[in-house]
Amino acid sequence: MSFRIEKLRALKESNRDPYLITTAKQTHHAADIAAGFEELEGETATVAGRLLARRGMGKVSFSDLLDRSGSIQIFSRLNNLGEESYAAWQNLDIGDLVEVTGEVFRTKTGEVSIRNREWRLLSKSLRPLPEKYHGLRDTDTRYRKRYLDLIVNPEVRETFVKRSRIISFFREELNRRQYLEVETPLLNTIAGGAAARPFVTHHNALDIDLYLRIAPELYLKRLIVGGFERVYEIGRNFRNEGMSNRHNPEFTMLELYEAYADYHTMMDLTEALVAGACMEINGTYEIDYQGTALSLAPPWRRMTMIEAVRAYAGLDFDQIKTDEEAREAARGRGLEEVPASMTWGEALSKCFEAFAEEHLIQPTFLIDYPIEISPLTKIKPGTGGRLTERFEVFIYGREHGNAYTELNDPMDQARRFADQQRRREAGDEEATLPDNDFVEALEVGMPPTGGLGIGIDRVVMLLTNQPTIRDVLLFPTMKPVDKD
RNA sequence: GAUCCGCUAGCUCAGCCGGUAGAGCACCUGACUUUUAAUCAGGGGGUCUGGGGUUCGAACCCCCAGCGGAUCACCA
Repeated sequence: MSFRIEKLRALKESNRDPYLITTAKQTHHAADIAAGFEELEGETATVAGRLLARRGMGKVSFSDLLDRSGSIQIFSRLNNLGEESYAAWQNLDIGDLVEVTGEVFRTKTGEVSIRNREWRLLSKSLRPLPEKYHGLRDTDTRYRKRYLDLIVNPEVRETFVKRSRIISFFREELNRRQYLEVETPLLNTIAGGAAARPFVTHHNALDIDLYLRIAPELYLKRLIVGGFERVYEIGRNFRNEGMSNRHNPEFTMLELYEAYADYHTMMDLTEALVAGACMEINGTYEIDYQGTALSLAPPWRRMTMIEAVRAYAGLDFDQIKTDEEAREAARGRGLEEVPASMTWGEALSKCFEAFAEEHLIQPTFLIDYPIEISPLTKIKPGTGGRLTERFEVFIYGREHGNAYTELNDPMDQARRFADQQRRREAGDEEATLPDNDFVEALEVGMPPTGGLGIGIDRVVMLLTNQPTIRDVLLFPTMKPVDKD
């Protein structure tokens, strides 16, 4: 590093301070030149980017220049540049940012290259980059210094380009379907719409605590009451819970609501969005995720929670009638921690999580959830009020989305909130908080509505074959390092 | 929050039974006018994550702490 600072000092003293340069020219990008070589051969092109490698041979040298599209070889020759310019070129460091102009040609060995006729140093790199061959492996450094990871590991760049394309695809598809993109508050006075512990912050002027939202649900449904009919929001949710390879404290959700629709509509839409995004970036519905072959070709399997528990836990909740029978069955099957207060629906849900969830490898809509864990969902007719019209999408044993036929009965909603409040008082910190203004909105009248939430980070993991959520977040949450 | 594993040069990694620090890339010097992990010759570079302990002697053994990773729990 000291050599580089010395070089910078020399540049400044000779009036060639690279940091004074404000713009540069890019007539082409590396990938375009490679792709359009037939038409571009012999043409003059100007590229700009970072010097990544140099293979010097005395009076001739080869360098790789990286721009946003990829890298291209620069061929520099003493005869073409002259003594002074060539010597200065040889004096550059790996990592420096340069602009190069010259003809497009192919070298002896067939590498598409630019013959360096004229160049400028655009910015100096004072720190050495990680090794070119092995790249940067250390996960700690990769996440904390993502810029290095992006420079040195091309597959990381690709993943984040794909992430952007997936989100664009969702937007385009929803806009095409006449959905309106909206923004709702991140700072909430009541953290509602999901079962999770919130982050707390404080507003000084109002002198009140505010919560970072755990879900936009209750605001988006107010907009359905307001008459927008189709709304969506892509944004961050914050949940003050554990971290894992599938969990980051802030994560990105696509949440959408469609009036005059139900959860069947939402299943079709889920398939269209996720399978569509897969086709968009992978060109196929057949993917490999961490060694497992998955087919995202619609239609996906649809199975009720009761069916799943019957199939994978061997317990038939259609035949189990009372809470007591359900607890006995769950205990008999080996479920740990079955409190005496556990209800039929809780037992069903716990049995699903414990015995069935991990088996849902191929895309599956798991439908009809117990009412106790679905306080914002409409009851499914003919189930004695025990089940609701809710589904979650499972792929590779992981939840990727959650949808309901939305509860629009204000009286029922008030009762559900009251029930959640009792659970909270009984010690369930994650029970949904009551929101009386939301109930008032329902009293104004909400049309029958279908709603859907898709965990974008997990979809990106799936479609880009990344094993951990940190690999699809540019800056995952990290503990600070004490530098002293 | 629990358990296990890891942390050695800028990067990727060796380091045997506890005996005084290594390689490749990168960097510096030199050679080389078509290389692509260029090649060849020479050179510089370390608070072995931090603190404590055991020992004649610690990168290595023990304890505490930090950060990361995996699994589990909570959850999406």
